[in-house]
Amino acid sequence: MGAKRTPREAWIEEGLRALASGGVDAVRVEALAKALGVTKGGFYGYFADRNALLEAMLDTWERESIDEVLERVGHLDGDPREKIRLAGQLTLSADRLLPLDLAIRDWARRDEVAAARLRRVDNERMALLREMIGTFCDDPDEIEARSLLAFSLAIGSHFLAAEHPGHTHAEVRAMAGDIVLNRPLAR
Amino acid sequence: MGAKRTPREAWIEEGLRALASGGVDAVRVEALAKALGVTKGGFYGYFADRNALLEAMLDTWERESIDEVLERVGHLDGDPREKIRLAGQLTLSADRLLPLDLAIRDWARRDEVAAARLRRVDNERMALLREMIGTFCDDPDEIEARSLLAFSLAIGSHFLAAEHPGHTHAEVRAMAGDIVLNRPLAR
DNA sequence: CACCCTCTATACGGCACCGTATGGGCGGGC
DNA sequence: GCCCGCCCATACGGTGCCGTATAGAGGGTG
Repeated sequence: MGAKRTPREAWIEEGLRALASGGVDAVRVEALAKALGVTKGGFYGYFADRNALLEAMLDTWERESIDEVLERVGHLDGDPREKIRLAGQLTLSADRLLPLDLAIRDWARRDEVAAARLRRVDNERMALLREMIGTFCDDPDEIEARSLLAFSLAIGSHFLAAEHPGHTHAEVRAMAGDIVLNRPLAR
Repeated sequence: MGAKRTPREAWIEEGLRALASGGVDAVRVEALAKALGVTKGGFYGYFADRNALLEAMLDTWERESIDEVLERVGHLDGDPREKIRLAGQLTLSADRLLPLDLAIRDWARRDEVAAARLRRVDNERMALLREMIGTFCDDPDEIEARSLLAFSLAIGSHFLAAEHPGHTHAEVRAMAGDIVLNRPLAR
């Protein structure tokens, strides 16, 4: 077997890069080839068509998003809130995964295949949030609501353009996270 | 002046429809023409190019999003929380404006022109949220954090795919909204 | 070293779209 | 009823992309 000059993984990598920076419509075979410094000649040896690449990209993203993060977080024995923050940072602060995540969310709004993958990943993350929040909160409904709030904050704040006079966006985000994850409600 | 068969507004309307359902990349002159039942012949009489249409679409959206909603909400004298809910429903539950809003948010991630418009609109909405929340909350930092939480929940929950065993998404959203807008924190 | 197998370059037909040019058609003003 | 101006259909060149076909280059393998 000859050495693979531009292995299958390179196409997926480059595809994910294009997806992250330009959305799913920016994932174009010829554009990826140019970015890789080759032509599309070898592409169709790995993938039946552009759609096959998109599915392979979803496969890779799902594996990276779920397995690696859960694996790294699961083996820790720290403060649950710290684990949540770590998980959030791994999935959403990583320069690589965050833009990818946001792009896939928009993609999923119009594509049922992408939506199904996102559903699996989000369910995993939501389960993690429930578990963590459940360690310091008893009411199941409140756990669910707080989990949704934490998740919405993590994702939604990247889709907002509003400014905060006197604060940075990160500061306000931190305060909001503090309310959701640390502050009990008055009864 | 001859009767306008396909007035400028019709192109903008159709453009916004395409944007809402397919993202900014789906706004294509020839596709809009087909949707309108004409050819693109008359388009370039109204707009210099596709970019001019996109800017006009942003103009229309900004006016509709800010003016109409604020006008309708501003003249009410009800419970502040009710006003927030009404404003949210007008902007985000409307079948017309919600998909448009989400599509523009994704667009703004990659286009500075769209981002500037979104910033203006979001700042208006954020100001509304601050004002409303300020009527039952004193700490300025908490007002800011709660406003961000409410906004993130309104937007972010539409980008999440997670499921809630035993509850509908709307139910959990309502519970989360209740926490942000109604429940004081323990001190 | 020669063979083979894999990846790559090149070329092709097809399609969708952009922006421009041009002529016809249809309604309103007189 | 005639003219005029706006709107639209049609056609064109150019570009970017898809998917296919074919042949060449280059490294592993015997």
